[in-house]
Amino acid sequence: MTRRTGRRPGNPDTREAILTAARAAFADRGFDATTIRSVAASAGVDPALVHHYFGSKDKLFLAAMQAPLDPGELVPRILAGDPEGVGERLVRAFLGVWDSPAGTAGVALLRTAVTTEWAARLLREFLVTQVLRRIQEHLPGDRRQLPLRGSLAASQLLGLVMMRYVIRLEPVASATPQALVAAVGPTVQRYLTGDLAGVFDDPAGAVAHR
Amino acid sequence: MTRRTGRRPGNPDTREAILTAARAAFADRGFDATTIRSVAASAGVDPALVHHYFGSKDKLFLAAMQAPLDPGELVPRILAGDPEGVGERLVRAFLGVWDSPAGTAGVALLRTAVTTEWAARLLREFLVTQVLRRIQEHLPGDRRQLPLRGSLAASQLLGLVMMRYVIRLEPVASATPQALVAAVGPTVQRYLTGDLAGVFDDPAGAVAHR
DNA sequence: GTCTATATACGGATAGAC
DNA sequence: GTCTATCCGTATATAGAC
Repeated sequence: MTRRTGRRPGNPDTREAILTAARAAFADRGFDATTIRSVAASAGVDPALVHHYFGSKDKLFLAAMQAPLDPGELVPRILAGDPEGVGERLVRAFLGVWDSPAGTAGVALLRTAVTTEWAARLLREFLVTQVLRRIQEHLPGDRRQLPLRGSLAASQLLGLVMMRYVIRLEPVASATPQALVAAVGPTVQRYLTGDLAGVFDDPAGAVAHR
Repeated sequence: MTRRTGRRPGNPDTREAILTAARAAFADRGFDATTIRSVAASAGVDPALVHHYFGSKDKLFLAAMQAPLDPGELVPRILAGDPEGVGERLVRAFLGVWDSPAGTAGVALLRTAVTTEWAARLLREFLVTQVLRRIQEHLPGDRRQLPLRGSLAASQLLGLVMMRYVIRLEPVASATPQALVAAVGPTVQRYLTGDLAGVFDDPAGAVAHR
């Protein structure tokens, strides 16, 4: 934003246009099926310009993910306050996020992570360090249970995203946020703070071994 | 299996070897990233043979999905009996299926459906006509609620599969089936037969419009 | 800073020999 | 039935002119 000395990194508008087009394309078709040519065409620039700005397709992808994917203090704000309302607040905020530019980046990362290992690692690390860890810090209860509780909640939320934004199966794909909050909120609430009878009292330790 | 008159369709063993290799490859990397050359190499045959047997890459994919993906009367058997145990029985059977050849085909279809529209349609139709519809026929309660109830249950199960077999996020990825049944069973139970307060009593109809 | 031309590589599909 | 050789399209990436 602020002017700096040294070499101009090219027209900022052009750069931003490319990033937006790339984000949309990656979200739509995933990494592999997205061609730099199509991104360039969609942004109204020459394909060579994309290389000029970002160097490679991988770097373009990472740049497109960078800005929007930053939960920052959103998660803590959701978790603070009445512990009994965490589930519904989380689902509501979650649905809101997925309808923003961050959601576009999220779909892109998800679509890519399913087929590409380095993207899967990126998604895992994002979930663990940016989301689950923050949740863990703000929840009461046995510390040792939190990883499983967190990933159970994540599994439900991930399934919701898959149904609504990726596979698009009705009627979940078109349900109102209120209906989904009422339906899924209690599930997330139970996973995070509720009574999970029979899950943790396994003889050899339910979490280990498969 | 049984001998038939007419043209021999080639060595059955070779054909089956190709299908198995293809299923594994598609499950591992999805449709696009899987090359016919690699499938052939993995099956120990010439790439041209694959074309000879299956005609095209698409037809190879469909052939690899055909056999294993057939819920048949598995679903009805799960749903029959005590309605209060449906959730746990469903999750238990579900986890069992995903560790079989059918599971390999399932992962392949899922990985592909995320990026390729015709595969997404295939997955949707499979879920609706082969799974959800059968569930609908064997459940009590308001008929009009069943589509949403079914797709909510599907969202949780899909999320579980994503976590365990695709993204592989711990500790869900390595949790024991028992622990997952205890954790997720009640969720599915509630979606299918439980009290979903606030979900269906929406003024304009919670299912429509978004 | 922007675009043309091209190097390089890969994968699906086919023709045809054996 | 099986394999060799190859056509053809497409995509990333780079070199270099303007």
